[in-house]
Amino acid sequence: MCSMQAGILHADLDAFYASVEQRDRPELRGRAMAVGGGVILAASYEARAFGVRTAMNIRAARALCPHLISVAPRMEAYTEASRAVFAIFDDTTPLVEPISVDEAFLDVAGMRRLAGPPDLIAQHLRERVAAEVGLAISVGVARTKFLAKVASGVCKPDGLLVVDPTREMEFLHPLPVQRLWGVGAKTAEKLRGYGITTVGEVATLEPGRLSNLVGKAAGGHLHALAHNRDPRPVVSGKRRSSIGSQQALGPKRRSFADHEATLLGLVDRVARRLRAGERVGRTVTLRFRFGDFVRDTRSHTLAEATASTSTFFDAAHDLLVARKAEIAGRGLTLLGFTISNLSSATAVQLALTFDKRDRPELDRTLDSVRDRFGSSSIGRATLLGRSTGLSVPLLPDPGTGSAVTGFR
DNA sequence: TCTGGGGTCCTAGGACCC
DNA sequence: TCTGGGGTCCTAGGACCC
Repeated sequence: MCSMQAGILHADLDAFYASVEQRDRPELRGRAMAVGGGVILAASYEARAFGVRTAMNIRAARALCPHLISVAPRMEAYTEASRAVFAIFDDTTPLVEPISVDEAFLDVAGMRRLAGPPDLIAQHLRERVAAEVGLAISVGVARTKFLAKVASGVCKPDGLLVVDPTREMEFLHPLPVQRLWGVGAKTAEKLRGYGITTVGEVATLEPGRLSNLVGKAAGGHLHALAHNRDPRPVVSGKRRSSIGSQQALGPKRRSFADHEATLLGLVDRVARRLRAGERVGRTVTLRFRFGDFVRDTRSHTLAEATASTSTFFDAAHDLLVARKAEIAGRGLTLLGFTISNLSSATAVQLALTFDKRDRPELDRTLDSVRDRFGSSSIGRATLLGRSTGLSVPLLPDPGTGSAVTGFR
């Protein structure tokens, strides 16, 4: 078997929230409808035909589509549907990389003997999701993650598109630049200024020139994607790296005490989710959006990771108080709280410092650590600087979770 | 299009360390 | 005492995605 095989699937549920509502409420089927209160979270394809889009305010949406039906979101129903679909993904291949609630990459290259070629696996996946969960899912199949994602986007809704590895450029190059991952409104506008509107045109640019236009990393990235160079593997078992919550406050002026109460609610929500996931975090970020809709952030990193509501609140409150006068002057229309720098709640970091001549003592110490926490506990050992010491972060048994400090 | 809520990744300067 | 190279962490901000 040659290596030029299309073995990566990108599976993406169509108009996810809206489709769940149409599934559960037959009277909504075939109708222009949307999920959301003040703002559209998801629009059915019937509504999209009128120009209704995600993030559009409901009044603007009604101006485009007067008979639009809007329904309140039911997050539990979407979470449940997502779980059911991911169970089918996991049943399809062990290599599943979630991207969001409604999409994932699946590597099925190694499943040929068991389950057949990728296009057949993709078709079975679509049939199972339709039959068992009652939702339409589009699947792109290609040799790289990037191209699989482009393919699923192009074949929506309820489509299946396999990109033949011998005809990749034929497929890719006529597409608009916005299809490239990382090209949004700003970058597309910038490129348009230089007469570049298609992926093919990006591909002909020198990498150096592209980097001058959009920045070093983005330039290299775009150049690679335009040539379908995307070596990233499908990685399962990834964990979230930040958790946050935010609240829009509307145009009404509020007292500082109101903002403090809002903050407490946000911190409590995030800290609960953190504890439920058995995780701790160190960096507290406050997100502001002022009366003029200008956004800003302030962050603070704690000395130690925690999941304590009061510790988070104290740190976040300091950041809020520091901007009290500014908030009073400009008004605040959104407050957000995010905790990042996450680690497992049971992780223990143990720093060992040894004289480089005393290797036997180091080995004895590592043995005792293995005895106490198990051989899988030592995650990584790195030489520091000019071989002056060793730093050994470890993960003990999830059961013990005890912190070991001052070990020497 | 008068503006949600959840995330990710990258850049760049400064502090600090060896 | 001065200077340089190499590295990490922190903070702020920008762009992007679903």
